[in-house]
Amino acid sequence: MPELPEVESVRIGLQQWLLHEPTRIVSVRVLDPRILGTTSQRTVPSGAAEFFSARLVGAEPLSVERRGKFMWLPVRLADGDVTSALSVHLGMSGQFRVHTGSDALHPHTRAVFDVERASGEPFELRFVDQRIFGHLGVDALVPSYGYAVPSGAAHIALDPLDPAFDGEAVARALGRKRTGMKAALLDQTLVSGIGNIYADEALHAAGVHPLASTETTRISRVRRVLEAAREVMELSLSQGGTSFDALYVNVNGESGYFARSLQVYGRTGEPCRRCSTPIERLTVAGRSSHVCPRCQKRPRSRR
DNA sequence: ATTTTGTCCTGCGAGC
DNA sequence: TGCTCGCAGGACAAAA
Repeated sequence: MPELPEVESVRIGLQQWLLHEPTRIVSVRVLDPRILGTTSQRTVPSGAAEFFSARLVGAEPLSVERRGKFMWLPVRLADGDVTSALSVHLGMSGQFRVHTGSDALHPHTRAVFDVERASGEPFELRFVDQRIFGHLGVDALVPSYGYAVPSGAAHIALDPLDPAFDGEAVARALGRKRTGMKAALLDQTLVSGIGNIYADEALHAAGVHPLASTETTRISRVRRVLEAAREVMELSLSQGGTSFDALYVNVNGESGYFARSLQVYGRTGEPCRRCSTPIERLTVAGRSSHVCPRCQKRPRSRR
């Protein structure tokens, strides 16, 4: 389940492969057009795959950017246009792999980019995604929070690792919501990059219950939750590292995953690492949530 | 208008 | 053994 740290690892991996020297996309094959659809519209119009491929043929990646879990590659299209980007969302199970043409195709491969480079052999960048919650697209770049981002991500808030992230302003915005703390953290329009795992981890680190009301939680605690989110994601980044090998641009599940440092997520029944109380599981915002009942007191006014 | 719920997907493991 | 069922979850449309 890629969240911000995993996506950042993939971003760095793509940088190494695509920007270390000039590269060009010489052909694109969409094996499953559903990867071009949106989360709620997986049936794409016929011709979408051809359109997507045609736009990217001859494109040169200029950089690899990220905001929260959204990633994109500004490109110079074949006609010289530099106002578009290849948009990428890894969804639940998306990953990039680097191959040569003779390598067997993984059955979950959804798209293949044939990449030519200034020196060295060409390679294939394959987007593999078992569950097809991921997304690929070409979008116009538009302004958002002072950055140029693909139109599909313009509504996504800055993430806690962004230099321009304003924790104080975000904490105040959270306080104006009428929901639970965890639901608010998962809302990518307030603060981005936090998914189910890091929401649980940040709340535990800050001693805040997932159902705590955003209205009544003191702003100092809200700030602490945001700070904890930033810390746990930075820790994951430093641990997960960028040890991609020749095959994986980077992983999002198997090796190098950051599970070993988790304090509460997936630890139902196991002792809290801080106080030894068994971790409990509950459902919040339709997602499994993990709390230490002692470190995270349940709010009186639950939501 | 804001908040909550359901849906998209696939594979896996539990239960019968 | 082989089937069904529930679960996992990011993002967003639909419902409340």
